[in-house]
Amino acid sequence: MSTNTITAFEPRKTPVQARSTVTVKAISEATIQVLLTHGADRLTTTRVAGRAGVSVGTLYQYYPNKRSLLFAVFEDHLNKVSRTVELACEDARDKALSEMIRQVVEAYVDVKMQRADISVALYKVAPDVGGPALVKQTVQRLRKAIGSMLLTASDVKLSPDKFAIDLMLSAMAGAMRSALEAGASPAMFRKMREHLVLLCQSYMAAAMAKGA
Amino acid sequence: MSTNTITAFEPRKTPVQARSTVTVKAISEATIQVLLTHGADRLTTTRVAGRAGVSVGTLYQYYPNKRSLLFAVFEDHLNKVSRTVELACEDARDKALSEMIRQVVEAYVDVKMQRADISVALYKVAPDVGGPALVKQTVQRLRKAIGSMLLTASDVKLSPDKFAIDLMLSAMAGAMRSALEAGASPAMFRKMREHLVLLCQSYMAAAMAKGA
DNA sequence: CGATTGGATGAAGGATTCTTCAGGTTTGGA
DNA sequence: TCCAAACCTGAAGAATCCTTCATCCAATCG
Repeated sequence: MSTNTITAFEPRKTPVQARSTVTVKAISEATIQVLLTHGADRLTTTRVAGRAGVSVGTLYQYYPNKRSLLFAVFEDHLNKVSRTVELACEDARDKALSEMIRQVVEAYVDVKMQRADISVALYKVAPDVGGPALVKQTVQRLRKAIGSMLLTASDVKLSPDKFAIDLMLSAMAGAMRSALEAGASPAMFRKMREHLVLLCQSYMAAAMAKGA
Repeated sequence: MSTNTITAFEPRKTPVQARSTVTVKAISEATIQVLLTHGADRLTTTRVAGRAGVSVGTLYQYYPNKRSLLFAVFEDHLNKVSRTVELACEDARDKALSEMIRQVVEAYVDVKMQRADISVALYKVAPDVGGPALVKQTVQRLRKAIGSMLLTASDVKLSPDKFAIDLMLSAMAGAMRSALEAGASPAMFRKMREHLVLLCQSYMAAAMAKGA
């Protein structure tokens, strides 16, 4: 089960005093720093602890193992992405289909770009950190938000296909990943964004037409 | 450079006698076997050698390091994919745009499915094995094949946009990856295939119209 | 039939890193 | 003030693997 995959990374202890709250946050941020400056292979528990200004022992008091460090970072990142897209969905309610798609796609592209460095770093470690399980959760969340948004479309009245939404999401993610990993330039990204909107719009239109 | 990334994995010695040719092939196949049965983390050089029926020393005579084992497998896989898609492109020359896209997409989906197990296993190790570099090569190769095919389209006469082709490829790859990692059922894949054709067709049509 | 090159062996070296835990320090409430 | 709980420390244990190299076997050639 995906739940199992995830519980293995859950925190060991929850901070009680203010002191440890600070510590935990420091560790979490140190993880990102080390990930970005040293890369995934040179990410050791000792190094993270050092950067956080605590000892390894302390780290292990809150994180059960090394992978849980990355897992936490991954989780945060995906949450941020989810929240952003969900907001876009809220905002696009009752608009026309193509406008909805535009907002969602642009929101997604923009969040990923904002944290392009983290995104790229996470692509590398995802497989070792229960990435697929987390991604699955995220997709469910987004599917729900998008599906519910689509129901309010002003121009089309069709039950949106779960399958189509998933396909759109994975296609979008794939395209972004490719661009991010290639280190595309800002200009490139602007073009990407436009084209991705086009891609999703034309597909969704076609998919909904087909479903009818 | 990506070339550098790749040269670090190049073979150490090339087989001369028939004996060693057999050995190298055995090692390469053992790598796949171990990868599929034990998983990437439990893939050790000793284990691969054992499964191949040779000693570790022999393995290191032909492969400079552990990662080069996976690299070789990855390279083979991508070559197979490339060849298959290239053939589809040849076959689709002079046809209508939508038919071209159909053939390419279906060819891609089908090869990946044929080796679904290997595909999934490789997703996991790709980052540690110079995956991005290899993928970049593959994309170039496919972009060329597809671009040249599009020039012969019977219904549209437009210079195909490099950018659009890349986007289509990465979207396609993303969708496939997602489905493969989720362990989708055969029925699911048939639907995927259909929809992916639709997605690519509608996007390419839109992109080419826009370019004009 | 030597000699030379190719091929194979596998114990041992070497390097890393994760993770624990026994013991010291700080905090906050009674 | 005093104590129990919360926190922190970091040396050392323990487990893995990768990779080498000195040495021996097999094949090919003149």
